[in-house]
Amino acid sequence: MSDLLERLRGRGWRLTAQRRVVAEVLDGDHVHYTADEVHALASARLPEISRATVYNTLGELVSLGEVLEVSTDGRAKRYDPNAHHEHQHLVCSQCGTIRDVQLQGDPLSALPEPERYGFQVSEVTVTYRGICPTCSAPS
Amino acid sequence: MSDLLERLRGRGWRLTAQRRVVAEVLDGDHVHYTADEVHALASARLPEISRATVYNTLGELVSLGEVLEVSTDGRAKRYDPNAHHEHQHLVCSQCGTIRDVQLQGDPLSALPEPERYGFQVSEVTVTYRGICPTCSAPS
DNA sequence: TCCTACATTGGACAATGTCTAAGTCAAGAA
DNA sequence: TTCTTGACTTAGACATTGTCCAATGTAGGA
Repeated sequence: MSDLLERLRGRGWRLTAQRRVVAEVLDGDHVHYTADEVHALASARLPEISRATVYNTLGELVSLGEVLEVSTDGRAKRYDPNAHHEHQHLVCSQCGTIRDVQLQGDPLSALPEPERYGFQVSEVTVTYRGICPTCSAPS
Repeated sequence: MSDLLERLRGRGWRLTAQRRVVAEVLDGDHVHYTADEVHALASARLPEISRATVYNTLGELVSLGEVLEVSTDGRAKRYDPNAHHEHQHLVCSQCGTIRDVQLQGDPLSALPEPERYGFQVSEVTVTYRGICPTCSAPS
């Protein structure tokens, strides 16, 4: 993740304690926190950090292409640091757990020409839903 | 759409002017209104209809499986009356227009077993994004 | 026609996100 | 090192979308 910070500094990003903490919170695999969760986790390390800064920083990371915004449920957006490997998402309908998944083939090829209505299609999002092993385990 | 109302009445739905108007607003192809848009359109025919009733009615239609909830942008949910034909969505990144599209093949088959993390996968949502003919037309 | 359980209403409240004005600070300049 | 300045952060007001509740109204069966 320090790679990320160095890279952004090279792009003119001013390196502040707040941004460092937000970047640290977003480090890891299968990480998909809401802005509120990021704020809570960041506050644990830097109590004065404000909600506005978390929103600003997340927005910048998204604009810079370093973090993806994911809307799986129409509630709060989630932030996914796995921005450099093409992937889709698998969501547990019960507990909301999200896994990053790699598909076979290009989902774009499933959309026939006559179904494109003249659009220049450039992006596909696929979301799988089901019950995760923990939620389907006998209580 | 009166089919729909009759069907629901058979299921014990009380038929009120408000519900009739909401159902009428949702009649048509490629219809994907937000709750607010439904409220505005319904108000044009029945000025006293309240926001709460629109939300209630939409929620009931979704529970009854007669309308689908679509979250394409992390903003307001949209309501899709095309609930009886399997389909996915194609969204204009610029103006937000949405088309219903039919895919070739089952998108579930693109998710390999090892990528399922032990989930019982039961549902797939695919959203294509691009520029619609109107938005890509020379100004 | 009358009853009553279900539906509707308006407004308060909640969750999520955006904006602004004032204060603070990172990092280049001297 | 210290200074300077424009970018960053902050608190809190505000906006949007959605939910809840108590009071009132009404569809449809008796």
